[in-house]
Amino acid sequence: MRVTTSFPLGTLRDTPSEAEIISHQLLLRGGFIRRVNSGIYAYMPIMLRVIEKISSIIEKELNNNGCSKLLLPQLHPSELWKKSERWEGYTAGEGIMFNLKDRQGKEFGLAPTHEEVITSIASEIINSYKQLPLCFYQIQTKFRDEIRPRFGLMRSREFIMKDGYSFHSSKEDLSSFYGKMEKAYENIFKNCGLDTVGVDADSGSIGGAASKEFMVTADVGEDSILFTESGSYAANIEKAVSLPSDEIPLKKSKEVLFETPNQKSVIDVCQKNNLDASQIVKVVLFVAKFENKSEVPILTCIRGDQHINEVKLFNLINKKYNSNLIHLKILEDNAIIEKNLINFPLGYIGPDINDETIKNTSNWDKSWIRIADKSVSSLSSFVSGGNKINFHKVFQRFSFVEKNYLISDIRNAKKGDRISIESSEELKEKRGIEIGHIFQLGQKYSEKLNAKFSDKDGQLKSLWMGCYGIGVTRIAQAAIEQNHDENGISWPIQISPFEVLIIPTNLKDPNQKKLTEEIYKEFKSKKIDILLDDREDRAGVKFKDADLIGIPFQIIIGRDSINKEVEFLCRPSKSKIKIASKNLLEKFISESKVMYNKNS
RNA sequence: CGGGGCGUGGCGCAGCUUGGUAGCGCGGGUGCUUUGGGAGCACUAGGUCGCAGGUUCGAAUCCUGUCGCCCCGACCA
Repeated sequence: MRVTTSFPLGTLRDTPSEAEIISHQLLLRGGFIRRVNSGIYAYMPIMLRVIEKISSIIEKELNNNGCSKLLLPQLHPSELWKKSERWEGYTAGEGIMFNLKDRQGKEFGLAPTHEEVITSIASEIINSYKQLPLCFYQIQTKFRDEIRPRFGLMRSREFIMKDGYSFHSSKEDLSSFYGKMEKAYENIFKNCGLDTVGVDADSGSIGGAASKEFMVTADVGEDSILFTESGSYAANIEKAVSLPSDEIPLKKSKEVLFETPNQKSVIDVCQKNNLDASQIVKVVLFVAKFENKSEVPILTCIRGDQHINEVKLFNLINKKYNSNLIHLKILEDNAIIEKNLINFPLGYIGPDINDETIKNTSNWDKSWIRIADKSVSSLSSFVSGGNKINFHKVFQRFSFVEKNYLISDIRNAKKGDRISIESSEELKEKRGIEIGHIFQLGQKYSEKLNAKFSDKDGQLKSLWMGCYGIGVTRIAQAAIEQNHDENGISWPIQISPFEVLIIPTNLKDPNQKKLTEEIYKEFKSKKIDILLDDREDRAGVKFKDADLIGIPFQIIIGRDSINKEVEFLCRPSKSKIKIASKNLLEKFISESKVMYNKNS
């Protein structure tokens, strides 16, 4: 490809002000993407080449694992999503799905994911266990109406994703296939030249049993990962389980109310009364909204030095109820409190608050759902709210079980926690960018969409399913986050838009021009991915652009071309050698081979 | 959803407080010079200052509304 005739670069000298993180800035400055709207980007030719390289790495690995590529529609009829009971949650509830009506008034959604469509199709073509297992995948644009799109392609409203769905005749077969996919994912990310870690993850609204996320570690990552140094444990904070630190025993023996004027927070109460946060039971209130429109008040208790994990809480409540939980919101709005509750001193609530606090006129359920974190159930005495404004209370031998509390793990694990009673290993924390996620869905979707097959015993059974996603455009940006320097991007060669860039420093010199053409032709004839910067610009301009767009090898053609000599530069190591042009191709082949092998 | 900020040529910004009809750097075009790390000189094109009202003789500037975008928060009784 030639820059002047077929491959315009479109680099920017100044960083557009909208970009905050380095990978986003470099994507814009390098002319890889152009913003069309909030969270909506055009992928320019140079970006598309990166996307295509990542895609083909994925395809190769998945095809080797017996998966078949197809392409599904992006416009989904609402009925399909109503069958899986996700329509309400994805539109009115979370609102993540763009939805629209056609001229007949029929409702559609723009697909954020494809479980419904693929399951309904699979059920039509799969009749017998003899056809299983099967795995279909596609690489396609997904749509998600994110609350706050940000960081360029990291969280955009339109993005390219590889999504795959597997079908099995048994739980065991699903589980073994899932293991194979885990391995395939590790290969894919390694083949993209990325450092990733696999972590246990929450399966979220997709649902299902086991789930694992693949993370590129980076300070700008939106997820927190907790792990042990030895690698024995790694999990997303949403999912991570640990032992909280030991509490400091409370030395008070009388059950008394005491005054705590204007001390609404744990910190205030501790500071003014010489208490430790672990001696306090914090009461946090939520309102749960269900798909059947019912609203239920939730009362949760947790040790004062710990934090509620809303994902765990959400999943727990969801499991307990027949109707789907759509939304869980912290109760802090005074208008809502006044409308639904009576005599309710927010900030001074104790675990013994009774159900009479819920007004008869409220449309809420008339009793609190009480959930206590394991961290409080063992406390023999503690301080909590006195159910009276400006008062807290010392509790003695309070029984959460007797008060109808469900005791469960609803706590955020945090760094420094021990992972188990047997182990002294402590959790460390890092930020991560999620680039892949695999799930064992089980029969959740096949049951709802009536996707059955005949098993060996002649019985109709629901298909077992797995689902596997990779953020293709996100990989591209995460790769930059992991591979850049002060001059620009330094692509891993596997996903670089080109393998090598030729930079003639002065095309008016006939010697240079001739040599440039010779080398370009030679490389092209060997099917090497090569870009020729044939602009009649000054050398400095081309050097700057070359470093910015990050192609791993540069061939610099300059004054020495009279002696048939050029310079060969390696972008990541910045090493530069002078070499006779007749040896150049051989040198490139051996050096690029080293680079491919090093990265994968 | 809450809070903050910003909309002025392709990009980065100034001008707004104190109204007088738009400017700087980069980029684009042409010419000459230059030619190994974002060149110099000269000439040149390009903006109804987000949009809609209002105040005024006069609005980028003041007022009202509206739209859009960016950033932060979602740590908590």
